[in-house]
Amino acid sequence: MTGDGRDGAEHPRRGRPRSERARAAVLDAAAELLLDGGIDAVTMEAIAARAQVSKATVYKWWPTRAHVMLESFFERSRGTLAVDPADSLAEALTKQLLALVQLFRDTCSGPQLADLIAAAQADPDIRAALDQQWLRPRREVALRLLAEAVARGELAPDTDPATAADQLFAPVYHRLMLRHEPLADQLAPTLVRQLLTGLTATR
Amino acid sequence: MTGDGRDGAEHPRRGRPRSERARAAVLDAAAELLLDGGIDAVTMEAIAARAQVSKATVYKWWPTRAHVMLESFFERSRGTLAVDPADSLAEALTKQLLALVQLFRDTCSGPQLADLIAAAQADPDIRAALDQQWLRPRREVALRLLAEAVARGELAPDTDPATAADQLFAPVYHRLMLRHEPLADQLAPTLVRQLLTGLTATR
Amino acid sequence: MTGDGRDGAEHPRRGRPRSERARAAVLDAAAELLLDGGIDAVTMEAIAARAQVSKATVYKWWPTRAHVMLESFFERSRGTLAVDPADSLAEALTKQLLALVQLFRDTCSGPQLADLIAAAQADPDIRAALDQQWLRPRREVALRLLAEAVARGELAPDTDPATAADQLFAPVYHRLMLRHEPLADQLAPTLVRQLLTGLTATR
Amino acid sequence: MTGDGRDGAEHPRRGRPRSERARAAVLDAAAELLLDGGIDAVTMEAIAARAQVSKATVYKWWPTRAHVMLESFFERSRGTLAVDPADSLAEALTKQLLALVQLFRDTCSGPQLADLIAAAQADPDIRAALDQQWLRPRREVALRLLAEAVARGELAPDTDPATAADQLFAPVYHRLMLRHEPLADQLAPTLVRQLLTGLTATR
DNA sequence: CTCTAAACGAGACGGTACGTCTAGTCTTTCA
DNA sequence: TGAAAGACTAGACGTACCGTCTCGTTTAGAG
Repeated sequence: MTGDGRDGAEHPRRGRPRSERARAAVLDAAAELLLDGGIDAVTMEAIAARAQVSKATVYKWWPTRAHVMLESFFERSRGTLAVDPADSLAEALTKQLLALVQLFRDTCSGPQLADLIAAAQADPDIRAALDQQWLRPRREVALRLLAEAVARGELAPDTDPATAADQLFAPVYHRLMLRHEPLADQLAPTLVRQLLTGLTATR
Repeated sequence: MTGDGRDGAEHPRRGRPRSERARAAVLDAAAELLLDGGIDAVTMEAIAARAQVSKATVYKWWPTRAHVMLESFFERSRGTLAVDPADSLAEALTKQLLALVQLFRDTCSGPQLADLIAAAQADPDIRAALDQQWLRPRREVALRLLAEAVARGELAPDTDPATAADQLFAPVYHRLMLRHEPLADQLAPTLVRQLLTGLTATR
Repeated sequence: MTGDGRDGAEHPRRGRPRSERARAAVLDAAAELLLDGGIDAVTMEAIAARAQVSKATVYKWWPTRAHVMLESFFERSRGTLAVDPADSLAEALTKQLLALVQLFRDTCSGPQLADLIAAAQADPDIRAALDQQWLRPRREVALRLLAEAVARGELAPDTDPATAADQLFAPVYHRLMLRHEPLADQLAPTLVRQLLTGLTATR
Repeated sequence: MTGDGRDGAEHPRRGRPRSERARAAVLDAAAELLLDGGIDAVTMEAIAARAQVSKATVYKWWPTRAHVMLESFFERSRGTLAVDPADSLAEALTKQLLALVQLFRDTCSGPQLADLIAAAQADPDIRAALDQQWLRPRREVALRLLAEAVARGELAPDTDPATAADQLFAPVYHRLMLRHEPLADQLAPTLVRQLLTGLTATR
């Protein structure tokens, strides 16, 4: 679906093999165009021209420009999801959030992802790809951490992990898309503290 | 900015007055097209055709299709922001959130807003209009409620109202845009309870 | 069909009127491209570029490049078919043939017509247009001259005018298309003399 | 030039021999495509697909699609040019013309040749091949017959054989290309009679 | 009632990108 | 080494929508 199709090389395959050079050039071109001129500059025409690749080749492997951007995005953000088992729940969640904040704020993955979420509004394929390949893996790490904490009695038994995960992560996406508040490092610990402790004052 | 320009009718104005029929037809056409065929169906060409209006007339009053959609959106969602002073903090927040959940889930304003946030990624005008005319008024209601609760000692003094507001509202927008979880009524009280009480188990 | 559609201006017409500049520029561009680079250089793309006209405008008025060439050809070769009634049959036929030889040999109408006849092999529209607007009017002049000569006893009563006309004119077209022999002025009187007198030696 | 290159098999040749199956399949495919869908359907792509042959193979042996059609045409129309020495001039010419009329009217060689003459307008290679391998041999038979008749005093000494040949043969090609008159058997004797006798009435 | 000004509909215009097609070339493996 | 498979560059195809423009028409208030 994302055009890589680099399946396990079952047979040596007949015919001329796919050009790795073309593939990489297209993905790079898409990322560069996005940074240079915004989403509207990322046209199939411009991608092909910048990558020195024929339009037909682009269309052969990626059905729409959004699919190019999807693969370009995943290529660049194969970030680690690893959790240090020595960390406390708060530490583990804070690390995940901080990594996300910094990825969105400091790399081209931020605008790329914002544009992909935008494109997902009109294209179910993109929504599905984002969900399966980006969102779900990250949510599942958080959901597992929260469920384990509930199981060992650290969190209240009536905790709704799905909602809790959104209360931690959605604000980061929200600020990426709307920019009503900055994406500061401090956001990560604050999100964790406020949700775990609660806002209600203790006397 | 949104093209209505129905300013205070200083003079009765010379010349033919603006056609209210045309204005309404354009806004309706935009909304209908969005529901019928998604954001990609909302082209200036299609709006003009469906509204039985000349393209020049559309361009005269709205610079881009996003501005048409903006005005169409605001026309339909002049929801109340009123807070009943008799309500507790939790009640007031829950009511606001529930209204938002139901607006997003049950009316055409949901997809409209999702598409506007998408369009905002490429158009600063739209981002600004959304911020000023939609997001900010709603945030300020919530921020005032939270600040007052801190002031009267109901909430912890180290509460960050901006982050707290995002922890309440961002999940709703997140589910609107990504659809990884449903927008259920139950979401509203859960968001409020978990944030105010905190997740940490009390022995 | 040929895109002129300059009907008798029944009503003053609504909307922006068709640009005569664009029409002329397209027809000129087509003729120039043909002379510069042959038929293969006459692409819709190149016509639009050379005429400084949008491709959509070209397609709006002419369905294929052959139709552009048709109109371009007719625009340039509204030659006279007039016959001087004082001329003898041989003189009249010779004048018509000589004009054709010189048109084919000395103007851009020669290659244009050759390409149009070529295009007619694949496109019935072009064949019909050529037949009605070019070939038939010229044939009818010759057929009338021949029929009148038969009627007044100048030509043999078993004369087949259709075949005779082809024996006069087809050689000119044949040399235009195949170039196995040159298109010399001398060809015109020779064709007339040989057909009228016959080749058979008189003792 | 036409890609057959089946030279006299001097040595047994090294390597895998050329596939006769591929050669025949390509020529057949070209002829079939022409009849099915007209000249525009005869693309290298379609020829290769229909012949179950790789595009590279087609390009290896024929430089353009016109060359494929040329060879396909010659393959099917190796008609005899033999002249019966017992025939009179008129009989010999009529037989040649009648064979041509029937070939054009009743076999697929008619449209094939029309398309080749069309293609010759844009491609000098095709023009040259047509001239040398088709047109010239046939013209030379006619020119020899005419020259011999002049030599033995049967035809007028001022006869121009080249023009006379065109007055006999060009009408047949003209009707093939333009279709303004049908290709009837009767055309052959009429052409000969009118040219040899002349149209002028004898008292 | 006429004049004037603005908004209106229709629709042609120069552009840009779309997604498809064919031409040819090139690089593999198979026979 | 030829054939087959198929990826590649190059560029024209015809379409859609963009935003602008030029018309003639309509609808008011001003004179």
